[in-house]
Order: sequence, then C-alpha cells, then structure tokens
Amino acid sequence: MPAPRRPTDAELAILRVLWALGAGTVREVAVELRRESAYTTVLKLLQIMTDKGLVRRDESARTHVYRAARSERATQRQLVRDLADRAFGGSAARLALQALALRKASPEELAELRGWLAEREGKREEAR
Amino acid sequence: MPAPRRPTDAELAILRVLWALGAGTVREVAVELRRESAYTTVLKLLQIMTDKGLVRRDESARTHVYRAARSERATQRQLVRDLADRAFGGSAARLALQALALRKASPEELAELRGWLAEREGKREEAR
DNA sequence: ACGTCGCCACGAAACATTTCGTATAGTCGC
DNA sequence: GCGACTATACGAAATGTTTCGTGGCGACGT
Repeated sequence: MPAPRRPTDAELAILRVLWALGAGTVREVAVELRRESAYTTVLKLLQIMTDKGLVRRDESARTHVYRAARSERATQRQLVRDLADRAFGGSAARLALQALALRKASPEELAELRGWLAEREGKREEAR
Repeated sequence: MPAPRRPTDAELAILRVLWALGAGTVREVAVELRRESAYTTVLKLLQIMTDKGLVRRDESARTHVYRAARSERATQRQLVRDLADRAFGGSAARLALQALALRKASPEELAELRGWLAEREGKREEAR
C-alpha cells in the first residue's frame, strides 16, 4: 500500500479535477470532463481507482463523494521521480534543466528557483 | 511525422540502450536488457517501434541494425512537455521546481543549474 | 401507488502493451 | 549437402486501459 501504481492518463485527468474541487461526486467530475468522457466511464474509472487506492469514497450518502487519496504534490513527486528514472538516468536535476529549457519561466518561478539555489548554497557553506 | 506517440515504458527502455550504443542489433540490445526481456520480446518491440517510427532499421545486412529515430534530447523534451501538461497544468517551470525539491542533485548538476540561472539573469539585464 | 429520474454495480467490448513460442530461412564449417 | 547456429517474422496469450450499455434500486413528485 505504500506504493500505489503510477496513475494512468485517464486516472490523472480525474485526479486533477478532484484536486481542484477538493472532493466531488461522479456527476461533478463528469461535468468537468464532459468533452472527454461519458458519465459511466467516469464512474467506472472512479470505482477502479477506489480499488487501486488512488481515491477514497464516502458512501454515507446515497450519492458517493470521492477524494484523491494522495495530495497533488505527492503525486507530482512520484511522477517526476518516475520520469527521472525512466528517461533521465535517475537524475531529477537533469530533468529540471530540460524542463527549464522548454519554456520561459515566470518571474515568480525564477524567484523560487533562485531561492532554492541560494538555500542550497547556504548548506554547502555550512558543511565546510 | 511530427507527432510520434509517447514511447511506452518498454519502448523507452530500449531507446535508452540505443542512445547509449549509438546503434545496435536485436541481440546487442537484448544483452543489455538480459535480466528483463527475452530475445524475441526485444525483437518484437523493435519491429513495433519501427512501424511506429520510433526507430529506424538498416536491413542491408542480414542482421538488422537499429537506431533511435529521435535524439535522446528531443524525446526527453517531449516527455517533459507531456508530463507538464498532464500533471502540472502545462507549467514546465513548476515541474522543474518539483524535480529540484527531490534534492538529489549532484554538484555538477547544481553547477549547470547555476549557469542556466546566471545566463537567464544576463538576459534580463540586457532586456532593460 | 406509479412513473420518472438519477445513481451505482457489473459485464463486456475495443484497444494497447508486453510477453514469448514456433515457424522459416540464411550462413558457416565440415 | 548436412547439421548447428543465428536471424527475422508471425501469431497469440496474458495483462492493462478505456470505453460505454444495461439492469436494478431507491428517491421524489404527483
């Protein structure tokens, strides 16, 4: 149970909706994905995802309410680590560099990046 | 053929070997993946990948020689963009920050990152 | 009470991925 | 030519993913 498998594409699309809503019924999720999937498709996916442990289901009411079992952040971490392993020889830093080379970062994002690097530098100094 | 589909896990494992070798026969690739896949599995995958346009096959000799159709770099770009779209709302910069938060960067990688950021700063100055 | 509607469960089709066995044929040494 | 070895091609099973239809059940209005 500590290692739920990597979410598939369709599962991830549903998780995105749940993260945005906080929680939601099948219909609410289906409405958000209307262009992509029929109601029963979303229902089936959510049932499968419940079995897999990707979402949790509150069955106290007749209309069930679903929540993502893991945070968006934790899932992103898992996906990044997975991609780093599969395509970047395990180096998340190399992955990061490729990502940065892709598009222009916003000033806020650049500031975060500088902050991270500065903190990292601080640690190196301390270590002396 | 601007849009070959995202390589699957098994396909990516083979591409990694081909990028490392430059080019290789089925047997050479299979040897690298010995623990994971039987010879005919690798052969089948390479045949499928040829159809998909992921690799190119030189059939001039009896023993065919395969090459990755796209560079490692270009494929990484595609995968990063894909993951950014699927899990980071399209923001490659946020993906990069998550990758860095994994804290597994080596000194060399940190240096690269500093270099990138410095260059970036330079551009901002120039733009004034 | 009855019809209608929304909801969930289930099954199954359609498709993709991954695996490997078997068939077939070229090549080399003898 | 014959046998051993290696190569590709092909088929098909096993598994995973995604799709949706149908059926049954309860709630609600009239």
